[in-house]
Amino acid sequence: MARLSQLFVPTLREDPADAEAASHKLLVRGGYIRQVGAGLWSFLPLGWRIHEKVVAIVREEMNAIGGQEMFMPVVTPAELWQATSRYGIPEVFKLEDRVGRPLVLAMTHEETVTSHARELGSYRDLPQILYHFQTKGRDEPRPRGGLLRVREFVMKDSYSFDRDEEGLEESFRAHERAYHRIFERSGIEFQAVQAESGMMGGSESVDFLAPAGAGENTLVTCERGDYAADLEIARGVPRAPELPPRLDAPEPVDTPGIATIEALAGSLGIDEAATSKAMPVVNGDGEVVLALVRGDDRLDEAKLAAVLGSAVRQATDEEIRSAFGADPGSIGPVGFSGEVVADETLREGQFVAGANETGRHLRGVEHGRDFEARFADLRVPKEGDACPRCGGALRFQTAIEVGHIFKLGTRYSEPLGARFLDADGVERPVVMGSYGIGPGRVVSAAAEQGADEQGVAWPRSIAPYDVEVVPIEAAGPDAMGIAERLVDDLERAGLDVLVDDRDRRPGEKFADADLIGCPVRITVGKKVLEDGRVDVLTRAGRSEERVQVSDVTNRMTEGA
RNA sequence: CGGGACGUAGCUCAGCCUGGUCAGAGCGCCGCCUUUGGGAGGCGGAGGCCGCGAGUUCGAAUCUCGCCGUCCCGACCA
Repeated sequence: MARLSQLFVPTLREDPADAEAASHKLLVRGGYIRQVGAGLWSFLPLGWRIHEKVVAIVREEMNAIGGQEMFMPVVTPAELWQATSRYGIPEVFKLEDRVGRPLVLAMTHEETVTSHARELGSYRDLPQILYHFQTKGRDEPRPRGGLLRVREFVMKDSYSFDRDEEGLEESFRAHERAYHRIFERSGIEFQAVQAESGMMGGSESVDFLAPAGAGENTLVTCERGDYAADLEIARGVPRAPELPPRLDAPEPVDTPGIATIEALAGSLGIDEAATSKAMPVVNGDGEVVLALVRGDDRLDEAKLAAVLGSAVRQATDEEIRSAFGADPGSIGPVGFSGEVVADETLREGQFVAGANETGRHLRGVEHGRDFEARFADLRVPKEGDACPRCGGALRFQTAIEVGHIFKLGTRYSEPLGARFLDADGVERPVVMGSYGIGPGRVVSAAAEQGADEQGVAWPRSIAPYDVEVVPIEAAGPDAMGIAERLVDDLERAGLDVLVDDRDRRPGEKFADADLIGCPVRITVGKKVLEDGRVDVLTRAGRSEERVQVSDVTNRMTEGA
């Protein structure tokens, strides 16, 4: 039993000034976490209890699929990171020891674990699943939202080692199933989606996204439930444009001073979707490339970069004038000598485009007749798009990435020389997967999803305590005796009990109980002396009922 | 890295524009009293390098410059 009078739970009456996200505000107000620096947070005792409850769930499920827990250091020799060409990643924290030897603070542990995997010399040693809970350091350019994006955090990272792709597939699916169980048990709403592999490399990855009021990802789902993806790779079917009558040849139209699609469509009295938007960029070779998307769409620069095979930057006004001979608001594909990459939406139909003459546009521009282009998916899906599978409406939700699993293949085993001898005597690189969960992200997702005006209603499985008992001392010693016996009873039933034994007024205790957010609050006041009942409040939904003291423990345990 | 905002007591903020009884409030904290089912009230008290450093001035929380820090948007991102 924990006595609130003896715990370090510094609750705050007001929202912290620098917090925006609900989870950020409430986690600070509730005395769960405190900031140390940008993206650097301490978990206070209450917050750490929640964190460790998540950790316990993760550990159980990892062990259940044969994972072996181990522990690898944060400080890592730079050579390992140089070997895999990840030393140059800007987010890597770098440091030197006293003799100037370069080191990194690991942001993940592929390099280290793969170096150990060199001892897996035979196919007989495979498969293996190794994991640990360890601090990751990431020098993020912009930490934000409390625990949402931080520069140091604990991660459960596991690594699978298999003989071949089939083995990897099995390890990958085992993790996928384990992750589903973990997030279900943690009591958060989530969705598994196909995702980008980003800097991890590898062939396939699945993201676990928890919809929330704040987050870094956007979850795109079909209202009919047959499609879910991260916005980064999502595809939507845009509405059909209202095209004006077809023209036999492009027709110039004066558009002085018009530089935006909105103004263009407005002045011509046409649908924005019947215009094209020209986005000149400069590719890795320094050439100006024209990216074209429909007027009502946004260009996804990552998709464009993938198509072009190099990073791109926006062209400067000078570059635009010299390449197109016109100001940025009036450029288009017709007559442009460089490469044109156009979104699929522009393949059919006629659109308005810049005339490459300042203050002038062309109506009726048509691919094939008036210009040539390479077509690709370049647009950012948006509200109003239809599901690519069934045509249903797509939903867009802000979400927190709570887990991510990757098929790595031999991305790390090759450069680090983790090879084994197969049954046929041939040496092969170990086939790997890596799988991460940020318990702190699970905490913030649960906080976002359980937040209300008063605090956070935690899921029972990760709540800091199962039940908080609030004795109202003014009710007198007899009532307090009943409260004490009730607490003993609850404890004997195996429940984690928090008692607010502070010498405070009831209102303050209630407010803090809401903030602390135990799933159940039991108030023992003078009314218990009249009818032997206490008030049992279910934090989520705030339903309160009067229950016989003798029934409380049964009530608490039967649902668990 | 680009744009914006902010930095004064433990927390939330006022004061700055217009330099001079300007070191302030509320909450929190300590003591006493009173009160006790939704953050009560009274009296007394402790608590500040006004982010740091230069400069201007007789005089700087206030004006100028530089630096540092934090947050938000964007870029970026296992």
